[in-house]
Amino acid sequence: MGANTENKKTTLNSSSQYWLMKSEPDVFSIQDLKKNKTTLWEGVRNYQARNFMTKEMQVGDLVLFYHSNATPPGVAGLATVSKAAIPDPTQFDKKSEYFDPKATKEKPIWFCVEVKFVSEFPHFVSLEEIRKDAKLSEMMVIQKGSRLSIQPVKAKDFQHLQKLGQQS
DNA sequence: GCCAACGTTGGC
DNA sequence: GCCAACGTTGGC
Repeated sequence: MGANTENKKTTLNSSSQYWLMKSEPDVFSIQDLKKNKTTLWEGVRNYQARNFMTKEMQVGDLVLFYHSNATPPGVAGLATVSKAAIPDPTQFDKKSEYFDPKATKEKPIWFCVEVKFVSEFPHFVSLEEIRKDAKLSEMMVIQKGSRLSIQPVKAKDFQHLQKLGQQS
């Protein structure tokens, strides 16, 4: 046998990934995204979520748009990552609730991707429905105490959930 | 409105 | 570096 030079990281980096992103519909809903076409995903102030945006998200990745703090909570539609991470402008804005006095333009702390509307599900997939579906039992969003606002989603889970959402 | 789970802060 | 106190998230 010749040299074994296979590097699994390379394949991982080049393949597109799937995400779940939470938004409170009272603040910004899938209908708002539909109207605006795109939005900067501002206000993420959690390092793990930030690192997903800066290190792993790629333009073209598909996103489950999740309504949190809603009645009921659940996945309302699909979006896609349309621009790679840039410094989150709200960290520099003293009037913003997301202002961070430790951040400077030279050394920004927080980043945001741009997200583009893809579709609103004809069938809203509620958290309860996700919980009851054995096929989706590994999804992070139903794990106890999982509060992360940006979560990776497995391809098989994404595809199954998309199928549920597209039923009319 | 309650509260469990989690993340961050800051004293030591 | 530990960990108690505090703040936030988000389902219910």
